[in-house]
Amino acid sequence: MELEQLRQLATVADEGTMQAAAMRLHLSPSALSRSLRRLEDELGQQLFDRTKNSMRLNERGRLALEHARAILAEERRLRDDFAAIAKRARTIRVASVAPAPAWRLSALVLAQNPTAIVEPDIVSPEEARGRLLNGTCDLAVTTDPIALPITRSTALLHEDLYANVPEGHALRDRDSLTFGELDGQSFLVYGGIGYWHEIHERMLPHSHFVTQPDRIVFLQQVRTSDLLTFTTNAPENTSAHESRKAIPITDAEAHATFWLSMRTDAPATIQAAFALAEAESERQQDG
Amino acid sequence: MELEQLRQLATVADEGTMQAAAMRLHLSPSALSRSLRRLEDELGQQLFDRTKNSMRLNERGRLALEHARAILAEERRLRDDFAAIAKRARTIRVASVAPAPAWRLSALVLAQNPTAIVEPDIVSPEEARGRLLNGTCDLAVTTDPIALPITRSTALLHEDLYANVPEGHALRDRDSLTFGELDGQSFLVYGGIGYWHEIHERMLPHSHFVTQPDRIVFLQQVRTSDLLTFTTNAPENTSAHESRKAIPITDAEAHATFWLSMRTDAPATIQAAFALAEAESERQQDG
DNA sequence: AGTAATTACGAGGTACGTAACAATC
DNA sequence: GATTGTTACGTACCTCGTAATTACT
Repeated sequence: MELEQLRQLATVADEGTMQAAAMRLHLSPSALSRSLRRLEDELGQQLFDRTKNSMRLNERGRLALEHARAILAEERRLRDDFAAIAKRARTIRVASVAPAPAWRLSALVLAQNPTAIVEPDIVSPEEARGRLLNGTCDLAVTTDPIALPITRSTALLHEDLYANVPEGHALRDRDSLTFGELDGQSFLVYGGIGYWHEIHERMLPHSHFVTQPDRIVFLQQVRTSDLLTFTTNAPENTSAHESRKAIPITDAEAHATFWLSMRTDAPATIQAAFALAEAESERQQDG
Repeated sequence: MELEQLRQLATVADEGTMQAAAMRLHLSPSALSRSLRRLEDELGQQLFDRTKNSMRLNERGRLALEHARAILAEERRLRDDFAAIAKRARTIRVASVAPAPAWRLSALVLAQNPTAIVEPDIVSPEEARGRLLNGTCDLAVTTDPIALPITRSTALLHEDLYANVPEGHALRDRDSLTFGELDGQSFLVYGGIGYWHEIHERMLPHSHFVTQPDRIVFLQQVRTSDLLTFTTNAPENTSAHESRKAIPITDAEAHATFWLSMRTDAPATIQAAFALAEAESERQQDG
């Protein structure tokens, strides 16, 4: 008895006719007919009532079908479990306080292994640290190294915040700005920026923020809106636009170094990803 | 994925080593090794931690094994169900008021189909009739025909009761006997005689009966005991013994005709068995 | 040395598709 | 006449066993 035969039984039961079942199974009717007959021979019982050009499940066929469905359902669970394991093995779960360093990490990993999946989650620093320690993420990105006996950290990305000023705006011809000068202005901001959101709230207490949670929609709005926005020097950040001018913000709070951290007992794939970031960081320092 | 591969997985898990498993599976180690590797390839995951000359299930292997066992258990249930169905199809359940007619029927059926199984049950006439009507038996044997629209009956066997007298017994030289003459004597009787038990009780109210429920033991006891016993002219009755003399009993109650009855809606195999008895009965009448 | 797992290679078996057939709607 | 299920036949593929290889105990 073979799983394929049970699948054929179930398919014939579903389709009602052998030709339709053969079609769905990518099989010739003759092959399907013989295969089902082999199953009947092995069980010692007819499973179908046949006329010369039709067939229908009989009592015993329905009993066999019941068992077959149970077996196939269990097989499906087995396959699903292993599909999930395979996906999990290719997935690097990243808890990051900001999106740009996750994008950077994703770029580094994908360049070396295009089948990998980087799954970022923008969270608070405490949450990032917590997830790394309790194993619900593989790598954490925070604004400070996580210095513990069971962790290692490396600098991943230096990000500088710019005010993104539209044409005709009063601040358009400035070469630099401070949060103090920007406070009170209205801003269009992308929602999933984590750490930077805290900075905005703290440094621009009198400003109003129009928040767009969808990155794609946000980028479209940047083109048409005449509100101030923010952008950064992160290479994956595409919010720059020719109609806008990016003016550096000079406050210390407008600059952040994001650190990548992993557990020293991480599996090889995670260690490899961390090593990529580490090597890149060293290359940056040398250059 | 094939059921055989899951069976191999389970066997390797049970045996611990591949060579032992291959032995049990009647397979060469090389074939088993390749087959399991194919399974691993299909699932995209190693199921075993291997060194060059050893292997052991790993975490994922144990998960797969769990599913495999569930699948194989369900397959076992499927096979068991169909084995039971196959056995049932070859089985003729007979509810008979006496053993000899069941033996006769069994002989008739087996002569024509050696794979058949006749499953006799000695019951009361009411029970035999009831079972035939409610479908818990296929054929009924009673001392009278069951004359209903949905039944047919045929004579199966005429049985005559004999007193089986040991050497040296006072009645040894008689040519015939009556129940009246036998009443008060002690008898060794076989337990599973159904109808005849009623006759004994009724016709020999003052006799004592030593009852042996096991047929084999009874036949051995007949040889050594000097108690009176009964025997009949049924051809399958082997309780005759050279040291004993079978003396016919002349009362009408010592003669019985057993009738075989079936339902007219019985399946073909049952109809065939009934027809055998019917043909035999007609042959007896002609001869 | 002995055992256990794995690869190379040739051979046998098995299930496939094509084609022809039979019978029903 | 179109559709459905079943056999006949030749072929391609696939898995097996034997034998050789490697490494561990």
